[in-house]
Amino acid sequence: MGRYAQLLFDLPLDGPFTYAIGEALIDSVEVGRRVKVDFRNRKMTGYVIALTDEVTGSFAIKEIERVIDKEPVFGEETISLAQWMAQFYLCSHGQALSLMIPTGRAESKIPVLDFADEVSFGAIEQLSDEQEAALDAILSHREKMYYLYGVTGSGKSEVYLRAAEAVIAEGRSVIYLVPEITLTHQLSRMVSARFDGKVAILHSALTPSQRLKEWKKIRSGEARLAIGARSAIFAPFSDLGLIIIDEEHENSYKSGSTPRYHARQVAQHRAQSEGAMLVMGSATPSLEAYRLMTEGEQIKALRLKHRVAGGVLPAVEVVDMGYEKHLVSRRLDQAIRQTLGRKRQVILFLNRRGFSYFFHCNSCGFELLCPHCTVSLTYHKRTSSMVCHYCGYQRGPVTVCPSCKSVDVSYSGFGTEMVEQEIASLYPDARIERLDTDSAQQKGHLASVIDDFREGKIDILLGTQMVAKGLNFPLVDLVGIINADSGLNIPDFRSQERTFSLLVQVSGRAGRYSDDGRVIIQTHHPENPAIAYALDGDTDGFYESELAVRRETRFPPYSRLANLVIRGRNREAVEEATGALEKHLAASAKRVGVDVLVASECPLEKIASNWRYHILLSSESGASVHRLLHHVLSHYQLPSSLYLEIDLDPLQLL
DNA sequence: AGCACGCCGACT
DNA sequence: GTCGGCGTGCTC
Repeated sequence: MGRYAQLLFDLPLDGPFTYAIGEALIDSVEVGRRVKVDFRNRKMTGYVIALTDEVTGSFAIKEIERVIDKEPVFGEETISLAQWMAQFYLCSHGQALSLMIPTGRAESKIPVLDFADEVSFGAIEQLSDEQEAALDAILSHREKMYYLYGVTGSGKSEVYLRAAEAVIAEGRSVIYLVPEITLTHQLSRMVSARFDGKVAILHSALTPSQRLKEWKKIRSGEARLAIGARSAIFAPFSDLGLIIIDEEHENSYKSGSTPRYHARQVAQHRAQSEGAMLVMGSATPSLEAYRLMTEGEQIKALRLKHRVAGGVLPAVEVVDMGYEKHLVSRRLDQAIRQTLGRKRQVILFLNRRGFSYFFHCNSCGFELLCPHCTVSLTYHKRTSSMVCHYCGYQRGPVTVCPSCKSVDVSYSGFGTEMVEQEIASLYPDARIERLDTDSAQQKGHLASVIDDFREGKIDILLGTQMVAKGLNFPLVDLVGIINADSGLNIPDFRSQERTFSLLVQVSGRAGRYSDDGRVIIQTHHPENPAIAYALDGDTDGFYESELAVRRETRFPPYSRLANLVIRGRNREAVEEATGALEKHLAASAKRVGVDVLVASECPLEKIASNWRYHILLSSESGASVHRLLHHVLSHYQLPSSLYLEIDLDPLQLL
């Protein structure tokens, strides 16, 4: 055995490809190591997934040029997990495998995170009765999946950590998934302190070689707990006992590029096949999880209704902006002044970054679109230019309508940058900072703003989603949501769910350690269910009403969707291929119980000069969707100038 | 995916 | 007459 190696590549090709092992490398090529080879005149990294003595077929076999790893970086379990992913998400085996393997090479000497000057987290927290009950339930191992469904501040993390300690004490390992932003600070410090050297931290800012080093700690068994964002679900433990998914509803658990996997689905698969427990949690579960908790036996719900620090939930108020003239309503203005007067802090939340206005002609209705995408250009004050957020196209601002030459033009909409300017003039004595993906570009800015805010050196923190997620600031009494409607205009069956979740999550930032928490939601649609239920703090009420809508309209979680996006430079070719693919799908769809809901241009029909069409499939059974897709894709070959992307259980349909 | 090969329009 | 556009096919 072993004169030939079967290799996979990070390419959308099914493979595997056979390469010969020269005399000199016969001892160093083995399953799980990466090698360098010539593949169609290109130097490529190949993953060795098998060794053979024979070759079948007739092609000119090339030799492996070099071996990258001194020891294997993946094993048989990873190969079969990738196999499962490839068939589940309809990507190649090599693409799936390459996700699971770090790209690093040289050994890194730089420590991953330096906690040398950290204060100790020695103080043992007393668990509340609710936390105690939840922990007992989890440690009873009676169920395979648990869900900590509890308000912000109810102490979910402490329960996760205790459960992790218990599982590690039994000699098994733990994966702890968190949404990207939280990771950097509080939690990873606490976890490192508590689990000492047995932790691997898979941080987005790691260099490839640092990542490889952490990976090796996991494979060798030196690390017993791996904490990280989405891709940490692939942590190669051989004795996995527990997977924790914090903030389960977060969209960042789903990958935005092929293969578009969801860490929760991969977690369910791993937990099942490796006999591990799965513990998830959130104050606002995804509707998928909520349904499984309430309608079936699949997930055991563990409720946490009280805040551990004792603070009561904040008082939530809604302001109807239909009666207001300014960006900041009279009520919010008054609340900000009161809060600042008491030397407490304010968070202002806005769902749109930049100083973004959209150009609009009042004479002919002309809107300024990107020439490469069907998207409005937004005005950025700092660069004094009109920018496309999809492809980066830029042009100078306009003062005259390019279409009818009218000077009766205006810009509408607003972003964080503009609100910042307004706030600064309203509260000249307040110390104000802005936090969004633009301002977080500068390295260290994010961390320093967060630290300064926590220490009370900033009075008003203004930001986008970033400020809504998992950050705890003890001195915040007031949260103001500048425009709760921004997510509601998006034509998407999840817009209610997203808006509700966001409002509840942002509200949770107020008054975590006091009884004076106050939340003010500014909206033009106070009667909208997402806003009305958030106002009442009636989470179950929202879920029940939204589930009823989904059941009625047969949308997830009462159906499974697949979105196929066909794209290419030539519009006619894309349109024609979409029609042909639809015909193939429709031919078998009925028989297996799948509906073709849509086959048309995408809502954003052109991005970066690529025309985009999509076909949306729906079925009550996920297995049917799979069966149909596998069948049709093996019988229909798309013209090779076009590209097909498959999104299973899509989160958005743009 | 990437890249080479192959067939039709405007250019020194 | 060529340079180069992108549609097509293949990769051990």
